[in-house]
Amino acid sequence: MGIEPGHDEALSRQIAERLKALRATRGWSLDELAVQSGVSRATLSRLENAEVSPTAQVLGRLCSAYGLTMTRLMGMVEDDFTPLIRTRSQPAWEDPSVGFVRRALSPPAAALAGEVLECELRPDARIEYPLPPRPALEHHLLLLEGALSLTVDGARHELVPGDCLRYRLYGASRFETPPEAGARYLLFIV
Amino acid sequence: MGIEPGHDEALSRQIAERLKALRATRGWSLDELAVQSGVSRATLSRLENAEVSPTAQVLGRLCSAYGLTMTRLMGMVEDDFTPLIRTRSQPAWEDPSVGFVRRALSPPAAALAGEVLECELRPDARIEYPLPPRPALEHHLLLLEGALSLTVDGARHELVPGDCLRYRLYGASRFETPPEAGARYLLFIV
DNA sequence: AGAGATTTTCTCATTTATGGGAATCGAGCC
DNA sequence: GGCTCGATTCCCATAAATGAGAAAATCTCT
Repeated sequence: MGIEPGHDEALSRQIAERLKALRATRGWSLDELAVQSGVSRATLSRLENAEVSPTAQVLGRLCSAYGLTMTRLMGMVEDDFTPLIRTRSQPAWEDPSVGFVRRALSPPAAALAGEVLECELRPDARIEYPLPPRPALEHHLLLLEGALSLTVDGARHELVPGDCLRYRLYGASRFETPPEAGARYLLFIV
Repeated sequence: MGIEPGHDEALSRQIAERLKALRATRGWSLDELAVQSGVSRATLSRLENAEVSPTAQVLGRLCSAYGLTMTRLMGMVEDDFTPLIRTRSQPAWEDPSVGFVRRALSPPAAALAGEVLECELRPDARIEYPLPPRPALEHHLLLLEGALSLTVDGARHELVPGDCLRYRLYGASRFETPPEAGARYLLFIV
């Protein structure tokens, strides 16, 4: 079980349609997109016709060309957005190894530019991100509780509750909490 | 532009780590996951070691096995990112006549698309906006405390703390609080 | 209609991912 | 040490995705 035949094709078809729509919106030709993304015309044609299943690699490149995060692309593929997200239905996930919990208060949706996350970090935690999913991603981070130290492009910032940090992400970043306090914060992403 | 070397590998590595963590969390062996997902042990091994880039098809099957949407998986992979500066010299604004206070947690800036407001509304208040400042303005409203009733384009929504309402403003909107409770909420505007 | 240019699809060779099975590694146990 | 059992990785054949260029389809003028 767990294997559901027919889903594969459905997924491919949905991805295909979405990619086609994305390109149509920008008015790009396959050739232009090929140059922008580094993926060949032929492949693009086959992807948009659901003749093959794209690798994560080429999906990543396409997202980069379209200025999308993979999350958002998948959101476009999978969901039609519901305006009201109730507390209990907000998807959460946890990474116990680093003491990290995040909930999507306002999950990505095709029609929306922004999304909202609530994150919790335990004391003495450290998370590192080598690169943003797409350059110039805009963040507004509001620290609700605890203490948080952020390093972005080499600049380090110590936050206390109530502080709101805005920035555009181009390079590496690091999240750290001191030994004596964790952190709970809201993240608005555009 | 658009093509950024190093992103491919970074993506693969992040997917690999996430898949590894997911399997570890459930305590499954490669064999078990292979049965659940319909993807071979060998492939699973290579994916978790970032030796190859998975097709959307196998990612779909893995998500199915883990009970995740692709969106969720990508959210896990891309996580959030890092921050940069700014703090809390948050200009406040008050309108006593309707019992309304708003503070700009993240004030508008030329380089940024979004802004963050914290608003407080006293009980039994009613505010009406005939038209948005600009059409298709995107709002993500997170109710922190109290109760709030919102009418957007004729659709009315009753919010309780923790709820998040997203919408694009084209027409009129109305904010109302019940007689017995005010409201405190965050507003993310794009 | 027709000629020319653009966009898309198709063909074929190459690269890459995938599956099955054998080999390797690791932890317990006698 | 040697043995067994489980899990993971390696090897090789197959299937699938990708790229470069040719063919086909589509569009735009006159």
